[in-house]
Amino acid sequence: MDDQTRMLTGLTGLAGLAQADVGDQDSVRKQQSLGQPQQDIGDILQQIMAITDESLDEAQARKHALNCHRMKPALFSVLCEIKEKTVLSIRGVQEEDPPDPQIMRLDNMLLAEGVSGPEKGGGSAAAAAAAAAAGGSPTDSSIEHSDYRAKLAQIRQIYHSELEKYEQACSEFTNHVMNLLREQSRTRPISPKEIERMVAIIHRKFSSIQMQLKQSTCEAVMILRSRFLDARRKRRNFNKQATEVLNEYFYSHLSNPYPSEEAKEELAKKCAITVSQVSNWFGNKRIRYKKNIGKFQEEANLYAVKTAVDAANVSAQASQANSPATPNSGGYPAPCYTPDGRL
DNA sequence: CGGGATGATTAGTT
DNA sequence: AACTAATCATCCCG
Repeated sequence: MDDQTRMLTGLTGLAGLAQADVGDQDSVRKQQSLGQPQQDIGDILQQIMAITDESLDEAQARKHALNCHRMKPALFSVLCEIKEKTVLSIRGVQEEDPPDPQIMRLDNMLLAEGVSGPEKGGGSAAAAAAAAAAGGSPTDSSIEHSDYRAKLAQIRQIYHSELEKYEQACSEFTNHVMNLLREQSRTRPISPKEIERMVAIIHRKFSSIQMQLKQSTCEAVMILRSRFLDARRKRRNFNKQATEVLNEYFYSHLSNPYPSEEAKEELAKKCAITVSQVSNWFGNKRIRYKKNIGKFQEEANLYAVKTAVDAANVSAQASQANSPATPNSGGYPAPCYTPDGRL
């Protein structure tokens, strides 16, 4: 505010100077008669120095007098016109305001993440969808999920309060500048159009600040996401029954442990996991089995027995050549199956 | 707590 | 697109 008043008094002072030049016949005559450039400069300097000694009341009086001058409106409009033609025409060229693709991307992400969207529902729904996509079973994810939601809500709250602060600051500043320009338009050629443009410039500046806020919010959300929703970080072992089903399939197809797409789907359904989890499991199992067959020997025997028993139970009548464990002519060595191993 | 087990991810291959 | 091999990050048991 100090700047503003200082600026205004300074300007009105200059206005007063101008008026003094026009109105004071004595000084005009003095300048004409002396004709010395040095005298002129000295005179002007004298007047400038005098401005600082003027009281505010004097200055206001001069300002008022200037405003009431009959030539003022005409002069003002002419000056505005000239200014429009020169300075503003250059600035006017870069007036286009294309929707920044980056800010659009950020907006979309914040919306998708539930940070900038409607209050509660969107966020949790998105998070739940993400959790489900990550493959977590719906029961065990709830605890960490609530933690995640709390953190997300925190980010969201910070985001909104910051945004509000920015918006308030922006409108406050805009108002301030508009008032200032309106005030100055009494003494300087400032057209409403120029004020409008100035407002646009301010908004652009503030939106770039907003973009920074959005960017950092996005970053925070991404970190939170990777911290909480990265499936690796909340890995749960499959339950015993699921592992059993998978192992059963694996060891009964040891010669070719590559389940078809349908088989994977079937296994996934049986184990209450996703198809890609089945694929992961088989990938891991194959490589780990191959790497250290000895270590898996016991397990292999166990499941070989199990499947053998199952096969015997299921096809009791046509049992001889139909055991699934028998076709073993491929990549993986057969388990060292010992029929007498503890049953 | 340390280390093996294990589910997920990733780079590279076929 | 599916697979291998290596690796990561976590689980979990002694």
